[in-house]
Amino acid sequence: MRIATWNVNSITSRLQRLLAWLESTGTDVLCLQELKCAAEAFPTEPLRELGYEAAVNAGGRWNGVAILSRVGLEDPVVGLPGGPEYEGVTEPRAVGATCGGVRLWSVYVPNGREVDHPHFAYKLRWFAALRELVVRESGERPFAVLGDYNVAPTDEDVFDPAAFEGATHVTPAERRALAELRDAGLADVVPRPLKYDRPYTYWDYRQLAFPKNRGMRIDLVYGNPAFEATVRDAYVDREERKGKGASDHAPVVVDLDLRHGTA
DNA sequence: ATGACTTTCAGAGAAAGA
Repeated sequence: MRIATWNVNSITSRLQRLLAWLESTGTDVLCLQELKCAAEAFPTEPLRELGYEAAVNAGGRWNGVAILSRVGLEDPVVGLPGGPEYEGVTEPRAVGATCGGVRLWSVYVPNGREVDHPHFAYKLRWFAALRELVVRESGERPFAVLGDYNVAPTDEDVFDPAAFEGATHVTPAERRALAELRDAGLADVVPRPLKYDRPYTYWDYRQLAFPKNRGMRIDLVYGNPAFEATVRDAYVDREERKGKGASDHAPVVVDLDLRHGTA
């Protein structure tokens, strides 16, 4: 079974690329982030024509997540249980479902903006609620949280640590939040980069960041031991970052062999 | 060969992204 996570930066702008990518890669389950569409604008029909069901958490101009599946989609949960509000609003940043026997969550962790901004404290509260979810839901069956974590786990995961001094995405507090997910039993499934030495997943649109490979690894796959045991390969599909009309994030693809896992 | 921000809502340009 092939699963993936991709921040598409607007599903309506990316729809033709998305449909083509699903067909060319044969992906069975795709976790999406940054839909940037109203719930009623989600492209349910074209996806259904390709054979995908969808669990969607969308709410307008910003954020928005979904799980697409052509191997079944059961027990959907819309929203992060116990998740915090920002300025009185519960934003659409999480959706869960069981697909092909694997319990999955698609998450879009708050950006944080600046370390002294209220959005940063919100980001840490959001991670705390995510950890609680992991403690409750991760058991014996394969379980994974995929998405845009907006944190680079180590200095190796950014093109130049000096460029991020004082910035979000690299602070000890954010990295501690990832460590707490690992303490809760999840492991970072690090993908192959396909080119260059590091598996970046995001490159800024500006200043030739992609051709210069000035990237970050912030789209992550965190899985429990039963999930890890099924992983046969993982890579960043950087080809999808190329050309006109690309998202600023590339998909992270994970191939699972559910017959040979320990689950 | 990859390409110089992009997207949304709104109807200009701010906000958000990271």
